[in-house]
Amino acid sequence: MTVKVRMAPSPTGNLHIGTARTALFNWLYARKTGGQFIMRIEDTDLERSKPEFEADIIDGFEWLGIDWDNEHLYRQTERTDLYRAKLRQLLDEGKAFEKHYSSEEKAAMVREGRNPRDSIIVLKEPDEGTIGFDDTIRGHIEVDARRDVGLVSLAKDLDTPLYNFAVVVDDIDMAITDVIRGEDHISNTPKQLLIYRALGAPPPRFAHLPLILGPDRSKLSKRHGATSVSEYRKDYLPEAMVDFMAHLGHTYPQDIMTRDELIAGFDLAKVHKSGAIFDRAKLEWTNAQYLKMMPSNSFKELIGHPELPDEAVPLMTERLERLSDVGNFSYLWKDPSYDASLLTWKNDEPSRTLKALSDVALLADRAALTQDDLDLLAADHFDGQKGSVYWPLRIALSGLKNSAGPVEIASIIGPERTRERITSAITKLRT
RNA sequence: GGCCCUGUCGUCUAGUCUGGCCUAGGACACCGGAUUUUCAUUCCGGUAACACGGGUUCAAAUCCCGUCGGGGCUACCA
Repeated sequence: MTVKVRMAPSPTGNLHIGTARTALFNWLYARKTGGQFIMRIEDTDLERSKPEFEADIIDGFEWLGIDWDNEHLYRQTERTDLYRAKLRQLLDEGKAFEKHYSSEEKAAMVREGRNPRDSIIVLKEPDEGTIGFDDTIRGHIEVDARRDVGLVSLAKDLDTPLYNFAVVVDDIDMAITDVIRGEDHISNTPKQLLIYRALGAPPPRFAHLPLILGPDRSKLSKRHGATSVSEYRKDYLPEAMVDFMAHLGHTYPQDIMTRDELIAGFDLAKVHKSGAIFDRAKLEWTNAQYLKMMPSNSFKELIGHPELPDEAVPLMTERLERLSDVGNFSYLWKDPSYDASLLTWKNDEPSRTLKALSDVALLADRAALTQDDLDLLAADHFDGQKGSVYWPLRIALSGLKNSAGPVEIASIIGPERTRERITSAITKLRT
């Protein structure tokens, strides 16, 4: 039987890192096995579901390069006929019934700030016994059907199905073979198994992924900082994001791997059982690796400076971890502003700085600046102190204490702007 | 509280099923060094872990039992 998996996000928030990682594992599994990957929006919670969240989720998956095989996105709100029919069937067969609330129970709902209602459709409880399943990742899991599972709520009424029920009906209808989801769903599984049983359908295989954790080892959430994929887009490359997430809870032979390698090496047997902390430092390192590998044109396009020469690219990428820091290299396309006092190296006299800059200006008038010429200048007139020559030039060209080499910068911005910036530095020094 | 999942360096992990090759390997981070006009890159080197206690065995990170720790779930959310 060919594999068919699904991702079922609910549009009650932006695309969460944890959701993205679950989707990635499903996707990797489908691509590896030559199966299908289905995307289904679980919007049964009418009050919290929002179109803008759905848009953010779809957008995020596209950015990550996680594509699905169903042409039309499934939405549970568009499938209520199916749920109603199945609900009727269960009711008719006596496998489910309408539970009416007492006035005390309704009063309790009001106290808890919920909307009170008269009744709810629930599954008939099993008489006794255990209910279990073989988790692909964790092995056999079994609980007491009566004591531990509790009442299984199916729907608020015929037209408003609840999560556990809608999921099962859909997974049966779509012939899902493997349900790969977060560990937080383990306790839902017995409930869903009971629903499969009531509906007379064989359950799929289940695989529960370890959770992505915050630094304190609790489930990654807002209080740990940015949790939505959209917040990472300004800083990280999608390839880096995918590579990093694929390594959280899965063993791969290397840190940096292409998407095809990630697919080829994916194996549910290599998925771990315990949670993994989302380590920002490792993500940044991963991103830096991808930045260095990026083709020059793509990089220039990405940062919005296609006019830059190719040699400017490695100068930036070997110093960049977060994309949003690209502004640190604005001196490559914009004259810097800085304080004149910065121009003088260590304990040099300002007059020495002035002489250095003047001598370099003479050099720059004749030809493009080279390391050899500057070294020679330092050797002949500055006691071999390269800093006396290079430092003022660096500041003049970049305005920064830490920058790429002055000669490299000069080559990138060209002789004209180099001369202008040196002249401007000399002027600053004199006033 | 109850039920369930889980436990190797600070972090991601190899090794655990099939005990010996493990004086526990790699990567990130961190620290030190080399290169050097600054930063960075690169290259070398270093600190650092089998949660604990029993058992089984010639031999245990690996098998068994217990303890402790961490997490998830406990909705008329998903």
